[in-house]
Parts: sequence; structure tokens; C-alpha cells
Amino acid sequence: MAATARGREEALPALAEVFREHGYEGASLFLISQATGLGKGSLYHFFPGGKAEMAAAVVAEIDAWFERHVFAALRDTRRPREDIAAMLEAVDQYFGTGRRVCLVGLFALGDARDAFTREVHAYFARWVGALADALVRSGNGRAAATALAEETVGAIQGAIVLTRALDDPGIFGRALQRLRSRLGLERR
Amino acid sequence: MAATARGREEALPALAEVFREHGYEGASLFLISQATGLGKGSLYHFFPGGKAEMAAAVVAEIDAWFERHVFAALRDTRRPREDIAAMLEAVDQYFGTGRRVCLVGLFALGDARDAFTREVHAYFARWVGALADALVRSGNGRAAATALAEETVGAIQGAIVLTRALDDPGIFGRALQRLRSRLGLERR
DNA sequence: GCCACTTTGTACTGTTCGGTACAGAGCGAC
DNA sequence: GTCGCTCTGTACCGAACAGTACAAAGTGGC
Repeated sequence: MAATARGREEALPALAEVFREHGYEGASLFLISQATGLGKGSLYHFFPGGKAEMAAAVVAEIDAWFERHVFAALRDTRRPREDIAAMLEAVDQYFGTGRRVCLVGLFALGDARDAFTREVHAYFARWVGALADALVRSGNGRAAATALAEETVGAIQGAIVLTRALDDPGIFGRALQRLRSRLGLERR
Repeated sequence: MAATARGREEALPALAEVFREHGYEGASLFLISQATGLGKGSLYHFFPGGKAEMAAAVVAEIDAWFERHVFAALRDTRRPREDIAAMLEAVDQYFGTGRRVCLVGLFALGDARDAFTREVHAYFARWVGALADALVRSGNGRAAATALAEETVGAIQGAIVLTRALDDPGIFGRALQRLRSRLGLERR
């Protein structure tokens, strides 16, 4: 955590963690400085726009990560079932079985809503869209696929809330298992 | 919103709205003063413990409201199907078809986690528990009932996130409709 | 070794924060 | 009226805030 970042890119993971833990308002420059190991001088050198630019950079990186590792494969998949299963696996890893907050979801609930409406909207629209595409390819009708995709992404977000509220990662695991069965990914 | 509150109780709704809109850290005393129509003097007269006491009072009121209007009926119901349906209806109203944030869910994600872990845990545990009770009474086994209850509460929380992210209340409505069908509440 | 450029620590700015102090306004009881 | 009590506006406090200025420390090319 305090393993002194050397540049803008290296600082992003620690930065993301601070925003996840404390929200946008709660993430003070002191906390950010501590977490990244960078002094104010360096922080403002790398992010002249201050906190807002830091948060934007974090959101952009998360967005890019999901695009690369999750969404892209779903859109043009030739093996929809395998790729959807891989998506759930990646989600399980990424969100630490529900212990780790989804920063974009947190921003959606209002923490920095006005500032990042666009980015938040784009992230979830692409997630739902890509998943719906994969579900169409796996044999669902367009409407059913969209409904299933909405249900899946919603269930993941809700499971994060419940897991953290009740402090029980079992909730997240069970939610993923239900989704696997509902998406027809059960080994047969 | 700015309709000057006259006492502690009257101030709670406006207070809750500020915390919902801006989160715990983001709700400054200036915003609170504006929203309630109360000056600092009055605020500290009614809530000597400051912001923390205000947030605690709001959470307690929300908790009491759900206990009275949602949880109680579910626990000892003799008409589980009707009472579960009524619960979904109340939820739809309360959360403004997904436009209104669940403050307890927001706190669960971290906005004021440390300060309200107990309250957040109790709220969701009682919600899931009461719903599971009703589902047992409507003929489900204990395990299936708990799983369904977890799924339902999670789906509601997730639908709030998605609805706000994509700015489309249809998402919340469709989620509730799916839940009705899954909980066996469809008119037959 | 010297130069140009990037990176950093530190001291500082003005502002806003949560919270306090307190005088006085309002207002029923008698 | 006037007493006692609840309530409220205002001025104020120290601390923490985001952001700036800038000199010094590094660093790679030559």
C-alpha cells in the first residue's frame, strides 16, 4: 500500500483503493499521499487537476481494465458460454468475493455522481450491452438476453452491498452460483 | 426541502435526503442547515452530538420505518404471498422506483461504514430474515427460503445502483417484476 | 562534469470544515 | 408584566482541507 509509487501509472492502484475505502469526499490528499507514498508535490505534478483528475484517471483505468478483460471477449465471442463463465470468474476475483467495493457502483450511488455521470453510465451500459450480446449468441432472444444481462449485473452489484453489510463473502459466492445456473452455465 | 423544520423529528426527512444525496462526508453543516432550514444553533441544540448524531438519528428512523412498515408484517404473516407482494410494493414506493438511494446500502459500501457497521448489519439481517420467514410460511424449505431472500434483497440493492447509473427507472421496475415471478406472486 | 529536464519535499496560501459560546428572541405559565 | 425555559442567529475557534510556489534534489544524455 505504501510502496512508494514511481509514476502516474504506478500510483493508480493505491489511488483506487483510497477512493474505494473512503469515497470521493472522504479521500483527503493526506490519505492519498500516505497510500501512494507520493508527496503533494509529486501528486500535483502527475495530476495537475488535483483530486478530480486523480478520480477521473482511476475511473478511466478501471473502465479500460474491464473493457480489456471482461467486455471485449463477450461482444464477439464464438464460445459465449465459456466467455460468460470466464466473466463471472473474473468478477469474483476482481471484487474479492464481494469484499471489495465497486468504485463505479459507489460513484453511481452518489458519492461523485455529478462529476462522473458520463463515465458511470458508459461503464454499466457497456457491461450490460456486452453481456446481452453474448447471451444472444448463446441462443437467447434479444429481449430475454437484455433482461438476463440487467439481472446479472444488478445481482453482482447488490451482492457486493449485501456481502459488505453482513460481512459474509458466502453471500457473494452464492449469488454467483445462482447466476451460473440461471445463465445456463451449469456443467451438464 | 427548505420548509423550515420546527423540531428534531421534523428535521429528519430533510436530513436523510442530504445524506442520501451527498453521503456522510459530503453532507456539510452548511448543506444540512440549508436543507432543514435550521441554523447551526438549532441543529446543535437538537443534535448535541453533531453530524454523527444526526446520521445515527436518520438511520434509526429509517430502521424503525422498515421495521414497522415492511419487516413486521413478514415475520408472523398468515398471508405470506400477499405480504411479500405488499413488501415489494412498499419498496417500489420508498425507493422512488430506484431513483432514490438506499442510505443504509450506501453506508454499507463504505461511506460511513466504521461508524454504523452494527446498524447496517442489523437492518439487512432483519430484512433478509423476515423475508425468509415469510417464504418458509409460503411453503419453501428453510435453505431455499434463505437463498431466495438473499437474492431478493440483493436484486433490489443492485437495481438501485443500475437504475441510477443508467438513469432508467425501467430497470428497477423490471427487476421487481422478475422478483414477483420468482417469488411465486404472479396472479394465476 | 555539465546541462536540461523531471521529480520531490516543504512551507505556505485562502477557504471551508465541524463544533462552541452566548446573548437574546420567542413564548407559555402564572 | 415577568419569570423560566426552549429555541435560534451570529460571531468565533482551531483544525483540516485542496491547492500553489518554489527551491533543491535527482537523473539521463552528452
